[in-house]
Amino acid sequence: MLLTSEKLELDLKSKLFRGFSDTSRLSILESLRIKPLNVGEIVQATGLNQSNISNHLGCLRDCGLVMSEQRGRFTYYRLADDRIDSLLRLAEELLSDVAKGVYQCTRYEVTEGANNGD
Amino acid sequence: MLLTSEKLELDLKSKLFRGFSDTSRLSILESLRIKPLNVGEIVQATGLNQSNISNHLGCLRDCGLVMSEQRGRFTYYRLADDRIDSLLRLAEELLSDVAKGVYQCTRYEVTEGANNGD
DNA sequence: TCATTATATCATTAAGTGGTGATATAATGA
DNA sequence: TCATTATATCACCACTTAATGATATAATGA
Repeated sequence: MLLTSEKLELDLKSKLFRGFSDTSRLSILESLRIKPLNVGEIVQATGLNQSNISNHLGCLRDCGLVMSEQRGRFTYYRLADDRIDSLLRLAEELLSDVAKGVYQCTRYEVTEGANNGD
Repeated sequence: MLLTSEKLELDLKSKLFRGFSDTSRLSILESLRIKPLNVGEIVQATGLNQSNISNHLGCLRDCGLVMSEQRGRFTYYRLADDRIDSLLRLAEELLSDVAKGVYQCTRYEVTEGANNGD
């Protein structure tokens, strides 16, 4: 059983991770690892459509993973904290070891064709 | 636009994070940070029901986040890698700063009553 | 073998969630 | 003001997913 404060932490943590748990949001975050981009640039970088990206950006911003800054007609987004990059990096390291296991996880199917050659 | 290999990485990464993105799975992982537990012990630690936990454990194991070991009639689960603990720790640090933002994210509502005192 | 205990699996249901198109808002310049 | 550009919001639909109860499997001991 969990204390209230622990439950609240769990909720926060799961929300945080949910920001990373979708390929679209993840590709947005990845595109922002290099440098801040405006929405149009994110569209180009990810190939997702504008409406979709705006929706995801809204979530990512609400969840504290990105910050936005208005410059004229453009809204520039950047990662809100260096530790977001660290989290992604750590995940990559971890994946390099357990990739097979995750790859074989059939419980949550990959949405798009993953070109899984086998 | 993304190369095939980058898309595959995205898929893997999002799957990995999805393991952390649900409060039930997260509470299972949390309970295993201390020491390996069998299913019954996880039931007690989390307050979730057995079937639910088994389902989540199946996913967590498939995704490489936990490993299981049979001991007699009991199946013991443990975190599959120290970096899983690191990821959780890093998330906690990050949250201590951006908690307000995540907390205010209304896009994905907290499933259970979070006893949010305010 | 049978009963019991521990865990896994399955089907169902209800709710969550992502993608999309249409539309709204907001900034800029003519 | 009007047109244009950049971004946000909204509603809808299809799909995903978590929780549950019932049941299956597997291990143990009587």
